[in-house]
Amino acid sequence: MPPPSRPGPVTDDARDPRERILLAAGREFAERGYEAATVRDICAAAGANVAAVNYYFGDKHRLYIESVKHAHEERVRQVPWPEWSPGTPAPVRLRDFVGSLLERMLGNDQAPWQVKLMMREVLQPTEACRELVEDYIRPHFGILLGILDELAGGTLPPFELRRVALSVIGQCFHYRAAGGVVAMLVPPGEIDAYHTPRAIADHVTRLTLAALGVVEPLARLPGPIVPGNVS
Amino acid sequence: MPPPSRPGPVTDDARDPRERILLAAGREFAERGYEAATVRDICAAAGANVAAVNYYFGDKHRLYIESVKHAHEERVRQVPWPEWSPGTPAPVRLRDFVGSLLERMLGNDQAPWQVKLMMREVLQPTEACRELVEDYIRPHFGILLGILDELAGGTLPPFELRRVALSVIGQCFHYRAAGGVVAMLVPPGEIDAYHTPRAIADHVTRLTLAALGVVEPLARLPGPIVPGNVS
DNA sequence: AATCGATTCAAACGCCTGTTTGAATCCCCC
DNA sequence: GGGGGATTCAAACAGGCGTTTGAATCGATT
Repeated sequence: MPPPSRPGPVTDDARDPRERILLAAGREFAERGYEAATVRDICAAAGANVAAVNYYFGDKHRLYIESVKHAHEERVRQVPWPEWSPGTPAPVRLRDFVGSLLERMLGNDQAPWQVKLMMREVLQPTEACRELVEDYIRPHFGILLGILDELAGGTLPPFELRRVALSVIGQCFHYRAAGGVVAMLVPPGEIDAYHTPRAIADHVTRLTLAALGVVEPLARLPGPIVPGNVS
Repeated sequence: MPPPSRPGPVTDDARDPRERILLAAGREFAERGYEAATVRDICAAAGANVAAVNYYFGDKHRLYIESVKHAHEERVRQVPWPEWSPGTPAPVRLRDFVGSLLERMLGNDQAPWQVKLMMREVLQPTEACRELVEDYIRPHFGILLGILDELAGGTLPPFELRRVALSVIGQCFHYRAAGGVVAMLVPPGEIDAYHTPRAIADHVTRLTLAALGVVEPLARLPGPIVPGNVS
């Protein structure tokens, strides 16, 4: 009579009710948010009875946690991180990293619901977030730090490396989180021409490499380069 | 009997019930989101009767729209944008702009609820968002474009200027929107030392100026600067 | 003091929410 | 082929939601 806590790796068949509910819940939570999504709608979309949620997951909140985990696992499977052969130059690895990050965030054509769901967690962390950070975000943050350290020739202190890494991620993140506003700000048509995932990846990579002095600056200026601070 | 549509500029006294509700609603919507915030809680916080919302604003949704507008107007009043005397150099203006943006987003010590509310609109645009963009974001986006154009000496095409501007904003935006994750990623204590609004402003400004070739790169590298592309 | 519209209030109205129930049904195993 | 746990189901539950109501109260005007 009591629900099974976790019946191990269930059949990958989508006809498994638990899996179907998990999928429908992810979509619904991603689109509407935790509060606005209703158990009834989720179950209707999954073709299951309302009681199924409480039977398989206990309550709505635990269903949410499970669906976040499920979504992030699935998304990693969909778009795996790049792997490089030993001799790959750091600039190429940076470009691959940024491209992969953007492709995962923006999708090939439109945003997958898994990303929307994870984005909600990042923007307003709940208890599902810390796990997400430790398992998923921190390792890849470390990879980025390694690339940047090599690009800087080991001349930057760790705290500044982290700031540069956050700058790189921030530029990508912005397009996903504030994409609606970006679309309002730039002229119509420019998005498809100059703000595609590929184009943004090239831009972010080039800007970062230029800032580090690996490639020449974006602008060729008449005046001399000043060495000191601004103020 | 029917509620007054908008009784003009009401008394600035906070004892005005309409103003009190608007304030309490902003706080509640910012903290919990539209769905989770309840009319009852808002009215309790405002010291008003539940019926007051419908009396003054018609329904919950229109109260939300009004509270978003109200919040953004108040926030602009709190932290006005910098104004520069005619001769101010572009690098200084960039630093001021970024600093002002970050201060407005992150607050002096903690995030004001007005920003949280506007952030919700940006992340998941509703009808209140377009107005926000046109009245508030686009003009300042234009100012940033002007600064960057001057820094680049007019050598960058408009679409690339916009991308650089979005990179600048993205780096700042990231700290507000994903601040919770940033705090988990960097070692404890580093936030207070190297990720304060001032420190981030310096970092973003320096990185941008370096990328444009206005100041020297962040890292002094042994190897030569390659001119070409990465791929 | 009487009047009348504007405002406030307690109470109630439907409706929808997450959750529970207990019986019906399925499906595997002995 | 029947026993029995696992699963499904329709129905109902209690509680909270946004909103409405109609009377009470206020406050300025005549």
